[in-house]
Amino acid sequence: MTDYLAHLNAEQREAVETVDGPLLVLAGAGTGKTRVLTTRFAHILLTGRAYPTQVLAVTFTNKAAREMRERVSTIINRPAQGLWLGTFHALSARMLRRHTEMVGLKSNFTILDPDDQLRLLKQVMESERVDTKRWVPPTMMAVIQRWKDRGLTPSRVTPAEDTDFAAGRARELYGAFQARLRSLNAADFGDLLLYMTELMREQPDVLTQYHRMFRYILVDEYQDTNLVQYHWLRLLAQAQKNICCVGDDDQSIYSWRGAEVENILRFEHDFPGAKIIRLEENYRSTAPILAAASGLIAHNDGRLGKTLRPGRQDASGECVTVVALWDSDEEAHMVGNRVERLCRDGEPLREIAILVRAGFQTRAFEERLINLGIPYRVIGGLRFYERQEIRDAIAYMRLVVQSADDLAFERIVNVPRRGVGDAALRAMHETTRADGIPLMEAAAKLVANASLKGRTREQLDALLRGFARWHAQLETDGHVLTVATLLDESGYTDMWQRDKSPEAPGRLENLKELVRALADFETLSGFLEHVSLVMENDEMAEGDRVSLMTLHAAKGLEFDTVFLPGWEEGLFPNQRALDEGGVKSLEEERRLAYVGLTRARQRAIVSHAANRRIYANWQTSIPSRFIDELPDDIDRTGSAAMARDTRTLAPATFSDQFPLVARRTRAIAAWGQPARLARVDAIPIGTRVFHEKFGYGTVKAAEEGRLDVAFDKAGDKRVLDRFVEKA
DNA sequence: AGTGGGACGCTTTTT
DNA sequence: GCGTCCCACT
Repeated sequence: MTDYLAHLNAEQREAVETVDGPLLVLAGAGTGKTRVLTTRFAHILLTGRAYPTQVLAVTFTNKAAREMRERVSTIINRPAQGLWLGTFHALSARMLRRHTEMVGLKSNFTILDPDDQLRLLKQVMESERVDTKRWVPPTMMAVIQRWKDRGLTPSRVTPAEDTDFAAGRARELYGAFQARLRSLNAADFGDLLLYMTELMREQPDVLTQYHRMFRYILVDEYQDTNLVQYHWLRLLAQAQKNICCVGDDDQSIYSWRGAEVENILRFEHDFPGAKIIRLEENYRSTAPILAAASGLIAHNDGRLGKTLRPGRQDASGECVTVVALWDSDEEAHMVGNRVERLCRDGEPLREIAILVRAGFQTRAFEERLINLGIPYRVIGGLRFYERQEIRDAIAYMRLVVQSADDLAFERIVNVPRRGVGDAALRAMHETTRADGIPLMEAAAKLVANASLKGRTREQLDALLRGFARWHAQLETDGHVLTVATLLDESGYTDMWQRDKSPEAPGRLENLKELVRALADFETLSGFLEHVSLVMENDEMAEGDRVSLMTLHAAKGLEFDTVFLPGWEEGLFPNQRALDEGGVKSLEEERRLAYVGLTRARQRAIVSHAANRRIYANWQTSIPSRFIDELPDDIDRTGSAAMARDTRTLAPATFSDQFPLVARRTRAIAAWGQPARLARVDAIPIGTRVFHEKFGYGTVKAAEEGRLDVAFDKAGDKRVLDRFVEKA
């Protein structure tokens, strides 16, 4: 029978077959948690316990949701359609659309992205006469978000919860912000969960409706849930109690954005008699990597206690390596060289990852990889839907669907330039306030009564007529053609065509891609909903490239080879985290290190540098305490060599001797790179060169490894000589 | 209305 | 060291 159960181990199988009643699966890294979840889902369907629409499956990311959908449909051998499978936010939005009037919204409400959200809050703060210099909107936003994470509506925030932010007016501002969101018929991400949870709490019949709907609930990455998500789940599960949560307390790395590991402990309390199954057999990494990871995480207190056992047949393998370097440049060299060697030995680049603590660290490696001609991708940079041109285009679309979208109007009213400046905008806002009409109508009024003059008036008039036209066209020609027309007629594509900057062609290409993506949706509103909920990160796709990303972004991924640079006190564990959260944060940093190590299948290379350039100046640091915490069977040959080197060459205290450090750095760099120095002289003035970022240009001056180049497209720039090649 | 220069500040981030 | 933001200049 049931051959989908055949390739599970005993624990996994138990987790799949324990279908009724509350179940908590504590799944260590690489122990097959996704397999358990998907097989369990399929098992519920195949044994006829529920129809596909009666299972609620929740993930944190769209990617995880997509993977789960694919794997479930593979097992049940048909397309998995009509499932309630998605992220907390997507599922909540879908539910909320059915009850909008109960929370004071219309069914076509807009979901704001973080950018609009912040702009709106800033406006609210300004109109409430808060000094936004002294009290910066992002901080206020964070306060509000933490409240929303905890399921606190403005009326539920008690005076005791108020912070001293904005002179004790934070609650009041939160209330004003929520009111403003409602008046714009908009919700932010936090609201999707907050409103839905509030509804289920306050409206028993709504809750009952969902109790009848969902027989089984599955939750992925349970350690990442925040309080409002926890309440959301508990409300939905309290009737049938068939809830299965899968998580790993050792991989909880998102407490700073409201996740509460305590939810795992609370689970047993709230669902008495809950069964707990531990998955400890790791099929991903070699024994030495597991030993290193386990040894490290053992330094954390208050764990639920899991020990990873090697489950692989070929579990013996290379030691985890620790390499000590003089400075960050040397570290980048070391990583680059090793990547090159691995590549020569036939390791695919897609199986190599460089995982850093903070985004700014990627740059050094990027430069090195460019220099070596090794293809790479940075994961988690700007996402497609966060790009300026895409956001502008989306603002236009939002206005075609809903002309009352003031935030969208503000964004594009002067993009491209239409002579609408501060004065004109202020006039519109006044009319908006006085007449209680949206900005677009206010603009129409000011055009009609000739309050606006000259070219501004003409161009604005053209824009408004445009919107009327496109709105009508949507009915007749469909959304794809309408958007294409809109982008042309509004002058938007033209704006980029006339733009001479090197990014412009890429932006036009992105716009084309956007129009292409539209075709995958039946309606424009459907597309817009998708866009706001699925800020897709498609850099993961295609190409044999080295991956560069933060440790946070690496969770859930795995690679043969993992480089873990920058293990220094202050950087990792991060000083700011330590300052803010003390021991709790230290433990979270340690879990981050654990996540990093457990991404590796075959080999992990940890490194640290004695000197690092952070922003403008050099900083000296000592190796991370996490290195000391690794168990003994680690290859530290690099460290020993470095210790000797440091003793003989470094000054007793080099923190305040920048010149000396700098000289030494150059010496090492030169020693490691003789070919590079030779090339400095090989680029005379007048040479045609090519630069990865700026394209072709002519050298105008050269000194000390730097070139002044007049680029054809990017203009005059000063660049490092090693980033150009002769054209 | 649009631009250019100086001040600032800088961990992680999904939806 | 670099990008962002705001203000002052044109």
